[in-house]
Amino acid sequence: MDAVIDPVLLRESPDLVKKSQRARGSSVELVDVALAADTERRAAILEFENLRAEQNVFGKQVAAAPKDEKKALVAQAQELAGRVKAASQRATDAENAFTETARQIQNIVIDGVPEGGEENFVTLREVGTKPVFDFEPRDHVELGESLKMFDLARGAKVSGARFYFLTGMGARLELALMNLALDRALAAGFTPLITPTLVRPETMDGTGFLGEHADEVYYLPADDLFLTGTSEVALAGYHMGEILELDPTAPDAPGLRYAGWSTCYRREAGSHGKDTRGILRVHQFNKLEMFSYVLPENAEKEHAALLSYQEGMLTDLGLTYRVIDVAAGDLGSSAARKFDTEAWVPSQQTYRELTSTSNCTTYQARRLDTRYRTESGKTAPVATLNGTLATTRWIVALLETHQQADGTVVIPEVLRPYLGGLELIEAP
RNA sequence: GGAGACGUCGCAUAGUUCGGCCUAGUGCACCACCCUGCUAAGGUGGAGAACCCUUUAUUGGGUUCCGUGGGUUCAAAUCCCACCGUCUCCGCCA
Repeated sequence: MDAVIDPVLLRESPDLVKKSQRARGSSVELVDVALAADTERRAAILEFENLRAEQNVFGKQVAAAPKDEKKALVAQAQELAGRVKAASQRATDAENAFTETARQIQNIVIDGVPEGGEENFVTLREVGTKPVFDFEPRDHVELGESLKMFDLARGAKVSGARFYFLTGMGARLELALMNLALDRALAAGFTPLITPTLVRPETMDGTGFLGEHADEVYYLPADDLFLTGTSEVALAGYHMGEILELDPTAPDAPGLRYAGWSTCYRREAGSHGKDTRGILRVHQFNKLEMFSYVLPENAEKEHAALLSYQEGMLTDLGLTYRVIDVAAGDLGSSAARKFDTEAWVPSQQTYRELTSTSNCTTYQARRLDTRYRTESGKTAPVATLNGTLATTRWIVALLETHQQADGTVVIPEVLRPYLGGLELIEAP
């Protein structure tokens, strides 16, 4: 019913699906298993439907029959009903078996995505020059604590490891960053949404976040609700089960664009001992997320647009970064292509991820049953895309990049209007 | 937290008492055509979603869908159960 890859594509072009699975390093045999399950499912459905048609006709005869004949007819109908029930059960089972298998097949990777795993990404470009300091640069923790921008010790006291308080200029900088991002999203035609961060299991599962990353998710058993790790969950669920009004005759139409602001919660279950210092990897942070619903043929164009908004932010904030084309094996099951931007972090002498943008083509929408009407009036799944426009983590790169010998930090010009014109962060 | 009412194929409604004539009727909106020298009104027809079979086809046929999922029955929009949601009243907290 709600299989995630296109069942017609699976049936008609199994080789394409296999090629994609191979590029990801995922199971190729799964495709054949799904094909067999599909054949079985269709046979079972056909059998059931034929029997049901027979039963429907028979039922009318029973209803219309004179009283004295009714008894004999009912006896016959009982026997038929038994067979219908069994066939119905077989059809349901076959349907479920197919869905379960088909759901394991991941989205078809777009041509050009590098094959292989996490380390096989391709760097598309490096932008900006890595800052050179004529003094010993401090890391973001030293800077943040001396400038009283965050309080890690008290965060741990109150909530535990990987929690923190943003304080003073830290709190203000975060709000400024989010507002800058929001203004840019507005200018690009995104509708701002402040989303729920607690969602029902159906929503969590429907958006695919209970799959491979289930142990990353906070769960509240008393209320059977999940805390979302990104507003993407709510943004994707927003139009669940709807037929959207996207005009297929206006190919340049931008589609529906939403900018979701929310706090994000992550268990970081698999990352013990990793990035334990500072606010780089935390259980709770804020994020402004872009989310687009577009015609499938416009998806790649939209993907490029989302990336350009991200790069616009990074450039204007004076950050040095690179853009990578994430390899097939590191995509996540919904994405057909993913670009990450990574900012240069001087204290680590390495690039760290600041944004990510995924083109989920029609994969996520098929699961969420979000559709549009084609020119012929038929319904078809839309394409969905998402991308980060700002997060708390950006503060790390901002502080380290714009620090000065005296321990102060220069505020990038684009942020100043959001900070009452302030140009410099100094210790209070 | 307590009590109650409700959920019908875009919207609004009929149908649920007493299961079979529901192939879910009607109005509005929508589309095509007709008529009226514009507009409004009127007339005729069309028109929901998913899946399966068939087809060169957007062809023809079938099955399912009355919030969701189960159950009873030869037969369920209609009876039973659970869940989800909406609304009203009371209580409690902001």
